[in-house]
Amino acid sequence: MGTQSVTEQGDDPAETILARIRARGGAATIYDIAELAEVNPSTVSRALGKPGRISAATAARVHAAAERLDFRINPMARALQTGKTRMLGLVLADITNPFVFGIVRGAELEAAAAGYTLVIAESQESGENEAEAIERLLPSVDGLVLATTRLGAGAIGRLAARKPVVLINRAVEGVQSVLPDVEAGVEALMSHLAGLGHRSVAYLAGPDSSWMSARRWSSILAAAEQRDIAIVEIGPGVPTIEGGREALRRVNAARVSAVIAYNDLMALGLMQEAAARGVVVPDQLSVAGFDDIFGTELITPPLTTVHADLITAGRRAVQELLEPGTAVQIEQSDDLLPTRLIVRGSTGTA
Amino acid sequence: MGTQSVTEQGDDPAETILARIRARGGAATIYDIAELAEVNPSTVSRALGKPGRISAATAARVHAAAERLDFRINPMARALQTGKTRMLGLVLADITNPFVFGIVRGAELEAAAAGYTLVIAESQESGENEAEAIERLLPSVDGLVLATTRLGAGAIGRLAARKPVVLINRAVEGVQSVLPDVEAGVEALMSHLAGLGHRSVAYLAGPDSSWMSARRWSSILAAAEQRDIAIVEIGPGVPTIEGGREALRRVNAARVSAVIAYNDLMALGLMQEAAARGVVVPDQLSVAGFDDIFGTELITPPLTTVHADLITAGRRAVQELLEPGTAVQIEQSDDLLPTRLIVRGSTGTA
DNA sequence: TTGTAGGCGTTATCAC
DNA sequence: GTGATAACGCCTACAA
Repeated sequence: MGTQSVTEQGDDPAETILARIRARGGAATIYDIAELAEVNPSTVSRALGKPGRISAATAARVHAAAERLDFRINPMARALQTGKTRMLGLVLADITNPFVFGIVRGAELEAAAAGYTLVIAESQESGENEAEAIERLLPSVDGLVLATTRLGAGAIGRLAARKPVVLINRAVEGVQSVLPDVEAGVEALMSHLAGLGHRSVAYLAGPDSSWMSARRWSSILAAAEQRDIAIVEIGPGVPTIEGGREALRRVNAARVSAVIAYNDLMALGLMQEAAARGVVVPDQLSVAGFDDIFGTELITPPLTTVHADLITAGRRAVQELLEPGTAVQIEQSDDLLPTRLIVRGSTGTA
Repeated sequence: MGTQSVTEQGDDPAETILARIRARGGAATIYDIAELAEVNPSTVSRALGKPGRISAATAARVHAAAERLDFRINPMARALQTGKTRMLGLVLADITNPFVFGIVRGAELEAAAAGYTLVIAESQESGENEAEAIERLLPSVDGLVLATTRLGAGAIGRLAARKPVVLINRAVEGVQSVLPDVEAGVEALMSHLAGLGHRSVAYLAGPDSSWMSARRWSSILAAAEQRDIAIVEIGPGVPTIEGGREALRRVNAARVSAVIAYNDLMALGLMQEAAARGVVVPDQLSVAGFDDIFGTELITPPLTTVHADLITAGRRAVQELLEPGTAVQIEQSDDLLPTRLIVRGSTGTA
């Protein structure tokens, strides 16, 4: 009878279950699937979770039922049991700095590919905000990428003891990090400048709390010594366009023929202010930066800069979080991210 | 005795519990607190969760114990029970487009202020990727902000039926959205151009799937008609610098004295290509864009554009998600985000 | 290969 | 005002 009356309502067990799911206003669970596939919930969990651990026939039934009920696993329930949230945190000092775009994209790409979700927090360049943001998302993530962190080495170390941490553009003893090959980039830049006849150069430093600014400075200092070029450090300064603009006066006062800014944003600001004050770049002053961000090709003359592959940096950081051993420990100089000099119009003969 | 021997070890109950927590390699739970404060776990939950519902003395003991054990609530456990994850999703077409910076910052700011965590996904301008990304993070979030979505109205509607959704720069019947006041911006821009004597203008369109591109075009068309200015639409084009560069030839062929690009990125590309081909902006061609992104002041001449307050857009979208009623329904023309014309050097007399 | 049972950390619903 | 107890949805020994 039942098989004959095709018009009969409510006979489809799947429909019955779906109705119940809708009624409780939620999503399908493994219990619903178990009921429809006529197996135990634990069997469903296994069929969905591990490949070969279940008979092909049962697995097929389970998958069909899951499909039918439009099942999505509840990440919270899974996380509660396993302790793994499949989420990764990315902490940035300043989201509006074009420098971070590449990092975000690379990290998101790699995270998504591995089935992880990326959560983002911004510290607005404040160490306090950063600590707060980290505390806030620490319980929800399996690991953390700190790009341009303003935290001290101690705080970073303690953090790394709690959860996997990977640093970008920062090295701390015992903590994984993704670093560009600063040496190589600086070498290329300095010989470029030397080749143009510059004998007196200034380095426009970033914030005091920036590890990378110090790193670049020490590298530049060494390269200058080696070439017998006069070098001065100016700063510290805010790592923004505004920071660059404000520094022009001191750069001029230093009477150098070329200036290397901590980052492209500062270099850009420097050039804008130079243009505003009638200082011709590169005729009267050569300017170079770091990172090769968006905008370096827009300005006139376009900016000479040391390119860093930020997308790869983001990818690597996430890879390292997911399977430790891929990235690089402090000062293990191979495996640094390649860096290359992009010569554009902002540098010229002295 | 016990009270006398101050040197006695392991007598501090807090220490004992802390040791046990460390031993199991996890974090403190409300059970640990309950034990230390000598109350029931449910009391701990209440003391921590709701304000007045507990006696002051008990609450104090609980808080002290929580502090002592460095307790952080487990968001997964809470979410499992409440169904609320306190996470919000932000889906973007292209993270590297400076257009999104403001949105991300605004959204993150507002989310953090409300104790929410922001998770980010990028679709790389592909509707398929976008759908996939949304499926991936839907179970983990309480709501979704879609900025520059490439999804169809149907898909968006179905999505909004499952979870709270707020759109930025896109309107769909029955779905909340945050929209700029396109009319006002276009009016200002067109009268600016008319005042400069332009009688023939081109609109360089964005992608076909971009709602906002169509919106801007219809607004421009109306404003041009009203002023008896000749207007042509060129496109569709890719909404990037490259897309702008590629369009120059068609813009020239149209013999217009001014071009309005769908967004600043395309305007920037147009100008770069113009410079490369010896077309002088604004003498031979006036160029204007939309959004006022990073970089518009860098290029020479700086770009005239219709500024949109993207940070506020991001904030509003999140506010609306958190407490519906704040933002604006389709075509409810008040409550649009104010927009204003920024006149710079890329527009001049015809 | 599959079922049973217990637990992950929290909140909610009852009692008292 | 506080305590006991049962979910929330999933995973995982252990047993069968």
